[in-house]
This record gives sequence, structure tokens and C-alpha cells, in this order.
Amino acid sequence: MRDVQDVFAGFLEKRGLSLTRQRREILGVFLDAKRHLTVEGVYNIAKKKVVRAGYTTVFRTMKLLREAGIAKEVNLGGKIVKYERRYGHEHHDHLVCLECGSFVEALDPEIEKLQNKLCNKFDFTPRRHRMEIFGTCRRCRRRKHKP
Amino acid sequence: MRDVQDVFAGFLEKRGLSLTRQRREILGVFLDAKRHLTVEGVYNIAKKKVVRAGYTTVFRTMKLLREAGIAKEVNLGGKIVKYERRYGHEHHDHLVCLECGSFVEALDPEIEKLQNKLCNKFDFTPRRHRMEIFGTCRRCRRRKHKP
DNA sequence: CTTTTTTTGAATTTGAATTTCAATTTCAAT
DNA sequence: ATTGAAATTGAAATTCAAATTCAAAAAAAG
Repeated sequence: MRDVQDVFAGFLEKRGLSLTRQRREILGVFLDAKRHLTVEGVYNIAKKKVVRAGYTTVFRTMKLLREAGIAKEVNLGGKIVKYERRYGHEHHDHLVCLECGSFVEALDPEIEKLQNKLCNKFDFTPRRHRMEIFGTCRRCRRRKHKP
Repeated sequence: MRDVQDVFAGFLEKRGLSLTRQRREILGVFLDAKRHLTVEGVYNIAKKKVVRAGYTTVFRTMKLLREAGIAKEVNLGGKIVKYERRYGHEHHDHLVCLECGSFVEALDPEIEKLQNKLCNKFDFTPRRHRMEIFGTCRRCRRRKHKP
């Protein structure tokens, strides 16, 4: 995606920082990833690139990506921080399989509406939210019933 | 609550463990707490009791309480694990204030229903879920507008 | 009472997150 | 091209809660 780089460059400029090779490389790794990645995971890929990036740099760049609104921390279970794309990736909830760890991203406008209504009831101004449903996915349920 | 102790005693028995004074004391501290507590928090209260409990014992007992279905881990923001009551405390969602850290517990049956419907759509068997809305509570909103 | 088992808790270890700091790179000014 | 100030990098150190270890203390069994 062309404009994600532009967003990042713009963000960095506003902060008086520059889009270095390492940062570009790390952004690339992050955007290419299909699934959620940990800092460790991004690092493992980034260190093999032509312009190698160290762990610390990956760590700091992920933080920048977060601040730039490009990456988002998620935590489906474990205590290790994972990142998912945020830019050009609408808000969604997760259905996480407890057996295999896979997940699907889902969105229900009705639920979103009711969440706002719930906030009204408590005179609460919502900014963001998180909803995760844990259970068993279709594949794992089948695997269990017909082994 | 009388029967929480019984639940714990029963759980311990099933595991071949005994309800020691420390464990009883720690359970008491946990049940008396109004808000969510960290292990550290439980420990700070427990160490002042007649039957003092060390950090390790608190740590291990909270784990037992979790396994017994009496305590539940929650994580509203930070990375430190907090516990809330679970036994005799219905499922609920949290509205967490980003300014002051306070929260209210809420439940919307409509939302719960739609969550199940959403799971059906994905052929997903839900076991448990977590929903947290982060924003600004009534008090903090007022404090900002009329300082 | 003696032996065996469980429990306790101080101390240690672990592991991810974060910070430090010296070396390196970048870049604007000369 | 050269200099030097500022930004960047990354190995190493630090932090801090979580988890484990192990010897002493307590409880239970014989």
C-alpha cells in the first residue's frame, strides 16, 4: 500500500524524525505479514533483510507505528504484545479459537450501536473498545467430533 | 459469603490440598476488597493480618482461586494482572475511564444475544468473552468542562 | 513420638519490555 | 570535501512482575 508509507513519512516529519531505511524496512515487514506479529516476530524477519534492523530498532519502530495509527496492539490471550494493521483496516472484533489459536475478524453494526446506547445509559463517553469472543472454531469442533 | 469458603474448601479437597489459615485469610482479603486487586495488592493487606501470608503464598493462592472459579483475571489497560470476584458475581462488561481509571460493570442482554448470533454466523462455538469500552466517565468529563 | 507429606516464604530465576549509551549515520553549514 | 551538531542505531544493561526453587516449618499419618 503506497499511502501507508506516506502516512508514516508524514507522521515522522511532524515529529522531526526521518524515514530511514530501517524504518521503511520494518514497516514493510509489518505490512507484508498476514497475521498478527510480535516484536520478536517482526525482528526475526527484519534481521534477514538487506538493511538489517536490530531488536531495539524494531521495538522503537513498532511504537512509532502505533503512535502513527498504523499499528495497533492486540492481546488475544497470552501476555505477549502483538500488533495488527490499523491503517486502512476498519475496527473489528475477534473470535478467537481456544484450541488452535486462529481467529476471525468480525464486525456487527448492531452490536456497535448497542454499545453506544449502553454508554449513554452510564453517561460515559466512549473512545474505543475491545471485544473478543473465545471459543472453538468450526474446524476444531469437527476435528473433535470425527477424529 | 459463607458458601464461597465452602466452594474453595471443596475445590482444595478434590485436589488433595487443605484449607490452611493463610489460604483462608487470603480468600477473606480478596472477598472483602471492593475493587479489583493485583497480587501485590492482596499481599499488602494479607501481610498485616494475624496469620501473615508471604508474597509467594498469595501468588499461589490467587492461582488456586482462579482455578476454583472464584477469582477471575482482568486486564483493563496496563500489563499487571488484576483479579475480580467471579463466584456469585455475574458476567459483565467494563466501561473503563481513561482519565481516572475508574470503571463500571455493565451488562446488556441484547448485546449478549447479538454476540451469540455473530458466533453462529461464523460457525463458532463461544465459551467466554470479554468486552471493554474505554472512554471518559461522567465525572471526568465535567471536571474538564468546568475546571 | 517419629516419620512422611504438605505448606510456606525468602531468595532466585525467568522473560518480555524498556532504557542506556557509545558508536554510527545523516545532513546542514562552511 | 570537511566539520560538527543532531538523529539514529543496536548491543548491553536494567526493570519489574511472574514463576520457580528449595530449605525450614507445620501438619498429618503411622
